Amino acid sequence: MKKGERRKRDLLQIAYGMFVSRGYENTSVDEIIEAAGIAKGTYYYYFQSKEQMLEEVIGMMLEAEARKAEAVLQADLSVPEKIVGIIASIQPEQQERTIDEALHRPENLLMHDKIRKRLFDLIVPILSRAAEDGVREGLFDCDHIPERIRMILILSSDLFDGHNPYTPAVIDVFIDATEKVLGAKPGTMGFIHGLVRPAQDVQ
Amino acid sequence: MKKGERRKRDLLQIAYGMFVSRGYENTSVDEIIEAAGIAKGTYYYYFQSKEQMLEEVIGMMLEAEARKAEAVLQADLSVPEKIVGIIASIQPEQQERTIDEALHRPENLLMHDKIRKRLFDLIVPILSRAAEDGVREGLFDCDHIPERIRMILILSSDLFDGHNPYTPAVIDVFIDATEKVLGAKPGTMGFIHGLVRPAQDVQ
DNA sequence: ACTCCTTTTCGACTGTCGGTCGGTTTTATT
DNA sequence: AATAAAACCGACCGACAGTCGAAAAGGAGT
Repeated sequence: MKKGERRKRDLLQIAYGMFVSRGYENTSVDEIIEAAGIAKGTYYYYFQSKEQMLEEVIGMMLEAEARKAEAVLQADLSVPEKIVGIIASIQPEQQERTIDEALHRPENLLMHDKIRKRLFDLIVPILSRAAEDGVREGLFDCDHIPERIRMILILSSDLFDGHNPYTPAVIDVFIDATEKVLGAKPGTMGFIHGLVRPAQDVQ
Repeated sequence: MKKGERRKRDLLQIAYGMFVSRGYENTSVDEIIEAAGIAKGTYYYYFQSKEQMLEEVIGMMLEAEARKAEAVLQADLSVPEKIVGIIASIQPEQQERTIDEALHRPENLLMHDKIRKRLFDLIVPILSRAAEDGVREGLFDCDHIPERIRMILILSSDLFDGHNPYTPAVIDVFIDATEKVLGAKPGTMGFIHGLVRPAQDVQ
């Protein structure tokens, strides 16, 4: 009863590492089972397919993301800070740069897309709660909050996805759009400037 | 000199049809060469790889898109109508529903993504020209036009991508966001309501 | 210890796919 | 007719996801 659970968890852990470092498409089942020291049949005893395994790996990752987001929500921060903090928490982080790079390599589109979709469904309600607080406090003035939050998420994930380096103009416009979409006073989101990594380390 | 050109064009045409109807990943090189009545070696005489062929197929598609967009730009329409017209022209069209459905099937992520990226780079400058006219006419009031146009494109392609049916609230918010991002007076883009297919044919 | 059943493990095998290669035929050139 | 270049051929290859029948391993009951 216990043996199986543990093996499955180990396999997911191993696969997670390999997917993230070498990419999903570039990691073969053969490589996974070799790293795990098991036979092909054993792998397919635990997973119906490679893609189904990916779903479970993603599920693991999202749990961690949700925990981080909830933590930010409970923290002692202003509403705009909470919102930006949560968005930042799901963006590529400095220490996880390799993960993010792997995620945006073309051969990882499937994984990236799956994560994105599920992450949005997870994060939109959380962020919406924060935004509703903002409306109550008079900081924001808008209806259809989840839809607006979703748009901001779409923009941030697309603009800051790591392979098209964002210019100061992009950041300015993003801040402006965020404020206007939420019906905030100009400057409310200006503090983003200080968070964003300074320009792009041109070279 | 002519023979090769023609064959290559035929192959691209055949592949285009198959990629669009059955998906890129689901179309094997063997199927393409069988449909074309040629041998494997001949195929690889014309294309370095299956993916490189996809690039060329996409190039073909984009030429058509660019022509459509330019036509709208020259048409006798108001600036907002031009902008919306161009955006609509690159969205799934009623008669091409199958194409769009194919494009959004998960197995076509690669194709979809490549098209999207290249389409944006193609369309942003065209739309920006229209938007600049709008600023000159006093309809819009904003800086960083290409960046703003790009955001609107990102939103429209994500919100109206065919598999998450858009609700009236989404449309309202999109119109609102578009007006605000471009610095237009409320109502300027309201006519979009009349263009969007009525709600979602629920069933 | 022995049977019986379930859970877990094994690895050879299959079918598909993208891509290669050496060689042949066609076409244009002189 | 000779020759070079362009176009074409299909058997073959390695990589890959996934299958399957059978063999261990692990109890539970006797």
